[in-house]
Amino acid sequence: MSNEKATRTPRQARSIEKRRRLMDAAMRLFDRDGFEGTTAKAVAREAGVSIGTFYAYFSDKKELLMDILAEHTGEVHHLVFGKLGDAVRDGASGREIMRLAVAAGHATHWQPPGLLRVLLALRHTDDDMRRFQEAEERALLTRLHAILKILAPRLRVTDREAAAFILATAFEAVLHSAIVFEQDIERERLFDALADMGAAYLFADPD
Amino acid sequence: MSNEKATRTPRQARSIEKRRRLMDAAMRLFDRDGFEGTTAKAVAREAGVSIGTFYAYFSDKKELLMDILAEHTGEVHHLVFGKLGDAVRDGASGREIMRLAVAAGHATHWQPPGLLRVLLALRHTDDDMRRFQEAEERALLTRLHAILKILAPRLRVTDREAAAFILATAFEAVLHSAIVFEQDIERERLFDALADMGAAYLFADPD
DNA sequence: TGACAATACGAACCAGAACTCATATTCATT
DNA sequence: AATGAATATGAGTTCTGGTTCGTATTGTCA
Repeated sequence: MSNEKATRTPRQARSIEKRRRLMDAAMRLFDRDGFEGTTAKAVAREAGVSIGTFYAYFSDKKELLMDILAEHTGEVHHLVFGKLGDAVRDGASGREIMRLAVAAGHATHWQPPGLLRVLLALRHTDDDMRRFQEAEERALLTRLHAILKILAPRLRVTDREAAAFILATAFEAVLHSAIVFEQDIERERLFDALADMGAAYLFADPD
Repeated sequence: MSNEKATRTPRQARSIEKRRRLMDAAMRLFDRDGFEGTTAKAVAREAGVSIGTFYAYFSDKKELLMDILAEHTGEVHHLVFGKLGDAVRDGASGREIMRLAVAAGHATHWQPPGLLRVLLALRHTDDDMRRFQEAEERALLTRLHAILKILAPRLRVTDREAAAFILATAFEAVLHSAIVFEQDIERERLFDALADMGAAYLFADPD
């Protein structure tokens, strides 16, 4: 009765590299076949381990995905807002700031398009995933709002809170569809237009 | 051998009201439980018919959904662009035009949020659905582009094609998230800001 | 009303994926 | 080398939902 707790953690990194192998395999398959289209067995096979081992490390497919997600979260926002904050303090023009925002946003978004698609789909079908993404979104909005506050004297918008939301949503949507869907228009033109939109909307004098 | 084709159409409106019942039932359930969460059996039960009858009218769940979609498509764009075209010809201000666009876009978007969610999710997971929605999107862009062409002298943007895309994507994204996600900001404020964004971006002199 | 076709029914079947667990293997230790 | 614990295995079980098809019911027409 001394350590009855030992068995309460069935999944846990026994072997750190096996865990990695499973996560890498899952990323490849989720990217290629989607979430529903990927079975636990397939992930195990791709990783070169048995299905039993899969369940030793993850309680199910979704936990695996959430763990993958968690890995890539956080670093992203820090990077974007770090650069953005610097530019703002350096007195960059509105247009420069917006171009930076677009570039940063694009750079930090998921490269594997299929994986991004999985995330976008799951946010509408899975409650945990929705909560997770909403929390991320909220964090992003808070930081964006803070930046707008600093910029306040130079802005033409008055409702900064709404502006932050609109801008974040619009940027995200355009970046996503540039990654996920076939587009008639080349990325560069799209990104130029996006930056232009942000600048014209936010700033009294964009240049 | 005269009409060997007779049996090649297993599903077809034998009884028009039974078809309706099935579609209405499906809309309710898709809205409440999502697409994956709704079984063919449940739809049949909700409609008060047997599972066998279900398969007499629809070859599967997805065809049922596509039929529901097809019903609601088309009318929508006509409505929006009809009003918008009128306003443009009447020489309305940029801000007025944008407010109209927001209102029309909101009014014509799916009311049942769950159903909208189903559509948004499926566009990332189902190829047929993606193609369908892309075609719709393309049609919308063409019409929007035509309007921008008429407005050309009053615009500040130069790349009208990119502007149409950005605008459509941004409007859609904001409207969707207003419908589908819980929002900290009230709809009216959001819509005001959205119209303001469009006006400031597009027009040399919004008022 | 009898006979035939059209329509509706739902139990039974099938497929495929999640998850378990008794057995096998590996590894550290003495 | 022997022992025991940690780790890995994968055939087998369970569950769930899609789909079929033989039977029952209804409707029509002569």
